[in-house]
Amino acid sequence: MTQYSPDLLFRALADPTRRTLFERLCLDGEQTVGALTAGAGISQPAVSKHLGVLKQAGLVLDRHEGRQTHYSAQQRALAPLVDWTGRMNRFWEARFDDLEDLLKRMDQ
Amino acid sequence: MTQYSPDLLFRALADPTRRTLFERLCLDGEQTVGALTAGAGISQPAVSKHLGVLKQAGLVLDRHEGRQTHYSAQQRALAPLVDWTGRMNRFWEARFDDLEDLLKRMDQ
DNA sequence: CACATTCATAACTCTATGGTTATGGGATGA
DNA sequence: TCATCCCATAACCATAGAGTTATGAATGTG
Repeated sequence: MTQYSPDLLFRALADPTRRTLFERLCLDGEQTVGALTAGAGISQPAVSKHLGVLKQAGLVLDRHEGRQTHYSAQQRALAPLVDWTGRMNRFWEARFDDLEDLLKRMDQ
Repeated sequence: MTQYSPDLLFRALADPTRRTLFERLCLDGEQTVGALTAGAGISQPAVSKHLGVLKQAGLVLDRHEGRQTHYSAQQRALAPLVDWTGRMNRFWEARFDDLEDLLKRMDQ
């Protein structure tokens, strides 16, 4: 059962290794665990665990084909993160707008 | 010396307590450590440490006034985070465009 | 069937970190 | 001056988590 909270997303993406894995999947598309392990600089079980965390956060999908597992990025999962940053900036804009309004009213 | 890497940002925002502090500063504006401690559910030193991490990531600014320190959100610091998510989505769009091109060419 | 390959899980270690209490330093007020 | 207040730092503890090796389950291959 995958959740899609900002908390899980931030925590999943906080680790640089995991972020790199996710980036590779975004840039180069679907890949097997073996391919991801090559060049990751860590053991295969470590990669599997990271992929598990990413999957739990909804950031990747896995597809089983024979004895290998293909992982792919689920970029839509970034939506809550974009929303969150948007909310934080909206308030900045809102306060900026308020300031503008204030200045306009003072100008009259 | 504050840095503005995505890594520091993700790590700083991965902790829910820190994220809540940052949100409060975004929503309610500048506040003292005492005000932030009230309602945080943790001790004052813990809040100070969190604020230190946020400051290190460039997410907040501090202003000393008498014996109290006022913290405020620096929303601009979220830019690298927005860029990063944008890059991840751009590649999705790019591949989507490629697919569209392919379909158009197949249609001819 | 026997063996190899691919991945996931288990069990464990070690470090990073989020929390605490104790303390100190600078500013304020009596 | 002396006591108080606000905050930061130090020292410490406990847990989370990122890595490891060992192993097993499932699949492919001789």
